Amino acid sequence: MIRLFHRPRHASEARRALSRFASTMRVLCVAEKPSIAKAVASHLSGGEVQTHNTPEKYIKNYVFDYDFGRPWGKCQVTMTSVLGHITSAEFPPEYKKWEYPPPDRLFDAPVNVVVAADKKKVAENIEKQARHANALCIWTDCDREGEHIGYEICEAAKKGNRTLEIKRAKFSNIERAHIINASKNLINLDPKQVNAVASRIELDLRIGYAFTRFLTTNLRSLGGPFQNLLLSYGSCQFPTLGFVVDRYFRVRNFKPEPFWAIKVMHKREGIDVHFSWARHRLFDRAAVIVLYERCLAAKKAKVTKVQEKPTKKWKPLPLTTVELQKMATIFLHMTGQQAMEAAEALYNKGFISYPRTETDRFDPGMNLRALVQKQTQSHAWGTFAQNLVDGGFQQPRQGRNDDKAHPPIHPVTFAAPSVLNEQEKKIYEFVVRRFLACCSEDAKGVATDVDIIYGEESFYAHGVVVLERNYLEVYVYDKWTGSVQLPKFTVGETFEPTEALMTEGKTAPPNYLTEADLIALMDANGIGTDATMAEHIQKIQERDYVRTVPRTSRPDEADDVEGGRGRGDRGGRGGRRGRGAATNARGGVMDFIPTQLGVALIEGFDRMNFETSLGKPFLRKEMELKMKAICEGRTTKEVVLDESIQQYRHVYMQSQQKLSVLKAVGVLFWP
DNA sequence: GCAAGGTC
Repeated sequence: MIRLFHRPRHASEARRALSRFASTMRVLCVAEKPSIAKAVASHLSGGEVQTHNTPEKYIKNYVFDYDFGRPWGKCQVTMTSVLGHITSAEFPPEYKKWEYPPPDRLFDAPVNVVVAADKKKVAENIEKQARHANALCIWTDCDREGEHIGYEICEAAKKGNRTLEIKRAKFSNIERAHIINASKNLINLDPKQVNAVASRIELDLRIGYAFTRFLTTNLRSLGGPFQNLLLSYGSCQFPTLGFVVDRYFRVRNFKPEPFWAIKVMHKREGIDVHFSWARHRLFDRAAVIVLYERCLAAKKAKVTKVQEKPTKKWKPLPLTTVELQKMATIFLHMTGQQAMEAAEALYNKGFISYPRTETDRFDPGMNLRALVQKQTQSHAWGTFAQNLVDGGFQQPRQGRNDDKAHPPIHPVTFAAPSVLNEQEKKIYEFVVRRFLACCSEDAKGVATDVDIIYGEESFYAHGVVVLERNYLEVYVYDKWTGSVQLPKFTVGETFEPTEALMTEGKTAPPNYLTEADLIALMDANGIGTDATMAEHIQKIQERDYVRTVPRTSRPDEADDVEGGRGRGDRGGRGGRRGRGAATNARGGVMDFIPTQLGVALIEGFDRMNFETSLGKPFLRKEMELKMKAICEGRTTKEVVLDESIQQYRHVYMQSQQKLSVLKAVGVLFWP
């Protein structure tokens, strides 16, 4: 057999091999993170690859030959990566002091973009490798931030070589065929997306620094507890605080209202059947008494409808970051931050896929069966996985979100429990059970509805019998409650109810926010990204704007919750009502409550600037819309920066004028 | 001492 390509064993051999391709293109490929560089290098090289260490311990350079097709043809390739952003935006040294110049000067101070201190080695590796290359191919994630990181890579590479031809690969997962296809269909970087991110970076810097200094220095003069506080403002941390404060006041200002209802019970075949009132409840006691007495006078109830029909409980959607964090805070005794740390550790050990994703649909081309197969060796869920392999496998449901950068979170290889710490074990187990649930069948049952007329009032009973648990067997976090079997009823029959009661209750306030609620609100309002939401929540605790306290039960209140939704709450995607923190068996639900300080800051801004209060989430949403407009070519970076800086400068000036209002509120809520 | 966004 003649081997056309083989790994050179000696340096001299390597040099001879190289000289044969003296006229070939040399292409430098750069990914956003080491794992992508490794995966892409492996696919493109077919395994014939030399691996070199770099001064940065996380980054390796992979050298191999590859044919990109037209126009580059066969190339010598070096594939490497960065570690996220390389550069950072900062103010010149003369703006470092807090006393002078005044904070509002930060709205028009120069902003320098420099290589971040901890990214020097990363940038140098790119620059050095670029010197030997004819072309640069960007392999960063295909999202907005990825586009900007791609631009940063270009700038670093140009320092080493001004004449590079620059291209970008467009890919949304790291399956071999998809990556090969991307390599043969290179496109250009999109300057619009780069500009959108550049605007975000500059505005967050200016606004964050200006208002942080404004708050800290001005309230310090109140003395007392404000003396040594750092009062930060950020476009994400403040709206997050705003949600907590808003819910706090909804709970505090809640006025309970009494209501009355009628409940009908009937015992048959040893089963107590509870018929609910079609009117649910009324807030008029006299009216309910009249209706109730008519029921009693009628003595007998008549069955008007009996319906049995097949029903399903749907298996969950493929796992996103937001959903992972919500589930971890509800079922795994973890904070969002802890969940992310464990998930990142699992990812870095190669056990699960990339944990920061908005995507809740698997690419149809992915070989999910092979991933299920890897779980058959588990003592806990191996049998379930084996059943899927043996024919039970079903393609997962497709959600509506696709970030075009990462697949849903899923297990990559089997991890024995002994190699994981406690937190990692819990997250790994959850990721696997969720994945197996996605690959199995919906739970199936039969639903029975019985309607009756009693007096002139309608009542109904609903029952479900679970026939096939299917995914519920492995996905222990879901329960199909209300699975009570109803006894036999026949349309037209009459019976005398065992019991008919008039009940009394009062509406209860909504609960304080749990971390899962808070994450859902941030998600729905576009506050932060999947990678940063947990950080913002941690930040407002560090700053002592909010605290968590164990939920105290409220046994005296009725079972009927009124409201329960915060400002701007439209329910996060994938969120389900009726599965809240309050109802699970975990024991200690933690509520988020603002401190006096947190309340004072939000109240202060609300009273100073009522048309554009910084505590409201819509300013962040506005920034999101403006970024989108830049991406779609409807506006430009320059216009957005100009408009936004003017707008925030106005809020700043107004805050300065009404400083006495802020201070008064500060004293009112003296921490 | 300050932001939010990547990633390790």
